[in-house]
Amino acid sequence: MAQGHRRRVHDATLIEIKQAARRLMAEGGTAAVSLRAIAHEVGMTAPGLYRYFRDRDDLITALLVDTYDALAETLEAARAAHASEHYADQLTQVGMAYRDWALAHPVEYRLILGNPIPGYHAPVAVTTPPARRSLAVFLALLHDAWRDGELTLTDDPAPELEARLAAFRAEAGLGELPLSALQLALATWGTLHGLISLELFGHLDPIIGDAGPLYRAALAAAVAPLHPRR
Amino acid sequence: MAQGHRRRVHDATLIEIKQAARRLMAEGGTAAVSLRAIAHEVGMTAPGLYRYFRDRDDLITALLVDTYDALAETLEAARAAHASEHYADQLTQVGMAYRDWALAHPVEYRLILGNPIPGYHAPVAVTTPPARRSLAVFLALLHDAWRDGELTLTDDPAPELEARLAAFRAEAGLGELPLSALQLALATWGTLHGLISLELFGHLDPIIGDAGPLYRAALAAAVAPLHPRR
DNA sequence: TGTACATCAGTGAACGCGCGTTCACTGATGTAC
DNA sequence: TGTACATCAGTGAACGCGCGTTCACTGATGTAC
Repeated sequence: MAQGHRRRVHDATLIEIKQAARRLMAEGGTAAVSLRAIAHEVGMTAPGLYRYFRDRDDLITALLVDTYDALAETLEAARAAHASEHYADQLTQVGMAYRDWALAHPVEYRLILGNPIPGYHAPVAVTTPPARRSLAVFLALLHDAWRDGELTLTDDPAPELEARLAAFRAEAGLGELPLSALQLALATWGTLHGLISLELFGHLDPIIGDAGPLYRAALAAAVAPLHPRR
Repeated sequence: MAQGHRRRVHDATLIEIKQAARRLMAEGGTAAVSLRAIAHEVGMTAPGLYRYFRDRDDLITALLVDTYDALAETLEAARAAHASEHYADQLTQVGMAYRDWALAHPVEYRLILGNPIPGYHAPVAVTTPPARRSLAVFLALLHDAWRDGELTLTDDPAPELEARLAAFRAEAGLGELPLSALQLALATWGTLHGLISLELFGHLDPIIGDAGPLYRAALAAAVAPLHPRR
């Protein structure tokens, strides 16, 4: 109990530190994430942070992992909230949740999918699993739709990709899901990410203002193979 | 002549400075672009640079504009080199040139389409026109194909986008090009940019290795409305 | 329950570093008579 | 063609700043007897 109390205080402070870092990031971009600024935000001095993180990279890694997880949990929740609807509707909801999360957390979105932080090198072993969770939501959805005979695929996968896609399918535990479904998932991810990325960096606003309708239209096209059979 | 000589030396040094900046960027990312590092690379001291640029932002703006222009010129050249082929092939070539340029100049691609440089604010009036040139290549291609009856559009544009697309069409001098063609161009841009962006930031490599086949397949799908009538 | 000890959070000073920018300056180059 | 002057490129020292990290330390908190 007493020993546990110390640990609990430690864990609470650690969470507080990460929250402060996220707050600074939201205000001033990833460049604002400095140990000194975070310490000041939390109400301590910079060296005190070394009780919680080995060094700056360690702190950034923690932020990365948390962010990957937060995005994935949002997507999982979006699907779960519409689990009784058609797969096409589920995918639409997940796709919209993806953009909504990105718009609500622009700096965090950039942190995980944009330029790397200068001087920071991610320990891929730690970073990759949570990074996969978001893609896994899309893949699981396609897998379930295929299992239930609700996925209509017209094209074959690109021949040069077959071996790689098969390896990834096995690694991701996707059974016999057609490889063209995997390719479709990756291409769709590319489209959604591309539009969001253009939007976040201000490239679409001067052209069409709100990028929402364009995104919705692209998402609708991506969802087509899942439309319920007539 | 004498006066002109001084100006010519000045201009040559200015070009040399920008080249040095680009070299440093290629080696160490945008974070490596500091006045001191550039000056050292060129063989002078940092204050000397103020003879060529008002301040750091001014230098970055110059790099941005040069980079936008270089990309646009590459795309224009790619189309020109295949001007006698079908529009579908032209678009394929331009799309491939887009990715090839990005892979050959990853840091410059990030500079114009990725995270903004910390603390830098672009003067949009200077920056927007060259930024539009690349998109204009795609739009001009679609416009010419439509004019020649080689563009088959199935969908209507998203209703919420019509007004914006019409305004942009007028601004871009695209005549009566169907609005759904504009929407198609933007969505295609999103897809290509999205895949390139995922590739450059290392998100695709652990999944499928070389992202080329995936990109080519996505590009082939985007080119479909331009396929020559049978 | 009381006391000696170990653990741990956090401090404050200091390290060396690189940053953009200013300032007064030197010396070379071109201009005007 | 020769000379006085103005222009301009570039220097070197200095400004104040913030950075990550180390170190020896203080004081509070929990542990063991």
